[in-house]
Amino acid sequence: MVSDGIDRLGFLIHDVQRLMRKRFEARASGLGLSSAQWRLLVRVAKEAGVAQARLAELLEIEPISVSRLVDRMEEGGWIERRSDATDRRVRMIFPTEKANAAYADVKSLAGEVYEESLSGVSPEDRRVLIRALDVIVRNLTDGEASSLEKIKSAEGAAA
Amino acid sequence: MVSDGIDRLGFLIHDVQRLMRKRFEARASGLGLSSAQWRLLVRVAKEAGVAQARLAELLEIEPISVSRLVDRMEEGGWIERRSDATDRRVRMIFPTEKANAAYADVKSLAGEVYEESLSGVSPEDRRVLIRALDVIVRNLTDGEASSLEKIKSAEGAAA
DNA sequence: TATATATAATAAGCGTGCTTACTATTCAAG
DNA sequence: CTTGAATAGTAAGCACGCTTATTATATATA
Repeated sequence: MVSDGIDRLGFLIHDVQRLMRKRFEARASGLGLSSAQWRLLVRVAKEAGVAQARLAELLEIEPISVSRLVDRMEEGGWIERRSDATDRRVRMIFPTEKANAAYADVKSLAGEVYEESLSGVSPEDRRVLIRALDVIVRNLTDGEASSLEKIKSAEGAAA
Repeated sequence: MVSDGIDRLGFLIHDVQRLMRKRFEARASGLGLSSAQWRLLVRVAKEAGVAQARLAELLEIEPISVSRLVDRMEEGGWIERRSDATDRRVRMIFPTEKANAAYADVKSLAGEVYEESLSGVSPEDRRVLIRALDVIVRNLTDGEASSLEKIKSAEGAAA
């Protein structure tokens, strides 16, 4: 077990996440978009008018985190809050023109970062990597515990 | 390319890191050790008396981040700062008895989280996963740029 | 209708990372 | 010895996640 380097899994994942975020933000810094803001923007671009509570579900972060992220993105001119006429508790989130204009650029920029990251990794190994990461997300997502036994609840996961 | 799910790599890594940290911290919450503190403690346990600047190098975070992490860990009774007699700028970091006592426990706890994460992933796929993550770290670590071409500088990386 | 519960968003405050700027100390050069 | 550069650590303030608590609004029930 240990000789596989599994005992370094947490450290490795942590490092990869940090390095990829850093690289992405270095590239996107000219735009003023952080990676967290980019993740939110992807959702808003796909579903204009989405409520903050729904964004919290989609991004799997807490509503308060969405609230403050949206604050900064509104200041940055990336998104716009509008009230829902039928439920005044709700704030609907819309991308601005600026966001729509930047979308394709940032998407290809993200693709570049992925390609740089995976330089030297074969297509087969890439597939294994993605599949393994998907499994880990499923293993850790559902009902908290999960133990070491069967984890059958692999329903909606493929984005 | 896109059909491989490579375009989801950043989101996947982000999710995995977040979920693993969350799971670890839920388990270790009784001890009062966060995952960042755990990472630092591993280094200090291996090299008692290490300077903060060296820890910043090892953990690949900024010295100021080490400073405040050490603040909280000192408050928590995990480590101890001592002055270096030969260089009064340096603070040497030592694990406390409490830290030494908890070390083995938290290590096996981390192992449990890794096993839960990898449930359903074959030994071969685990090896591929670890190897791919190692490559990504190397690709993103050295001299910033790296472009899409050759990345030959794969020197010291295996911990 | 009146009250109780649930939901959407936010406020306050903390942990962990960052950048920029500062102090204290060491070391190299003159 | 004195000046100046380099190094170790910290301070202040920001981004993005969290928990806990609060406000406003909707909805269900007595």
